[in-house]
Amino acid sequence: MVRAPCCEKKGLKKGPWTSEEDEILTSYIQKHGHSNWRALPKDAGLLRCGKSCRLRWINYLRPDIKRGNFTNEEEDIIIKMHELLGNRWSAIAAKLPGRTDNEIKNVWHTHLKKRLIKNTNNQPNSNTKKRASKSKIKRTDSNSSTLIQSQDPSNSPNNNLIEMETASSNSNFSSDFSSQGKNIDNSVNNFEDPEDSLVTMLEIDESFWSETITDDEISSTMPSNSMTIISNELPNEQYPINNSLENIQKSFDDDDGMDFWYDLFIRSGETTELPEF
DNA sequence: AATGTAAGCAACCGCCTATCA
DNA sequence: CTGATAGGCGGTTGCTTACAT
Repeated sequence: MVRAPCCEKKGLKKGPWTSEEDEILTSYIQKHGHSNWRALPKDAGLLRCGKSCRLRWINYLRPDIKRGNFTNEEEDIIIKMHELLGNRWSAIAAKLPGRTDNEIKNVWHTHLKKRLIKNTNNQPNSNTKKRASKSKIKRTDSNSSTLIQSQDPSNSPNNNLIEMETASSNSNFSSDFSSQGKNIDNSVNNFEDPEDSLVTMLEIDESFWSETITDDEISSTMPSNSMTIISNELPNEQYPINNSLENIQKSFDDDDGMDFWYDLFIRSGETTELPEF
């Protein structure tokens, strides 16, 4: 199948958007919506391709875009979610209202990856529990690019365990779950001192999600209080499982399943290592 | 002050998937 | 069922800015 190029028509503009273009796009979408991105630029009188318009709107012009630097809590959520989901930026962005996948991707590559690398470098043994530094990498870190190339954690499938500091137990993650109608009570999140808490994160490869796992294996892996959380707090009709371990396993292969799994660990407050199946 | 280099980020590219005729 | 199309996504690029020398 030959894909029709959308941006090769002569006269279509590329590169940075001007304030005039922004204004045209914004006012058009406010009036007519964006049901058809490809037709939108023509209708709006913009010399841009539909993709470019869509990207500009989603990443910059949307009214619910959150501006400014990422908070420590947001950065921690990104790191945790990346541990679970990998480079699924849109899925991570779904946990951070007002942030875009592009923005998160940029933050990851410019700040967080280095932060993890620095933390990892401070660990003589990657399996040994050690507190991560909270300090941000400064631009003066002239060795950072070299480190990224040689020790990129996203390319290191054998990193069994990465630990990091959480800034607060009341993360946006929890509030986002609440906003999705999943009836999460933040008080359940029984982290210790917010300034001194550790959360063990798990690197899980694709085989983990796809392999057949017995109920006993799942049980032994889950936080000890997880079934209490499941049975007492999650309305079945609002969640992809029915309090059944078998159904939990079935849900692993979709985002809700991973959401569930991640949420379980976060809210259990436990430091738990994932056994090998 | 001038120049080189690295960091940050907006935008583009191309692939994948869902949808529809 | 098949092919065309549009939207979505992750990877990458390249420009701008900040900082170091």
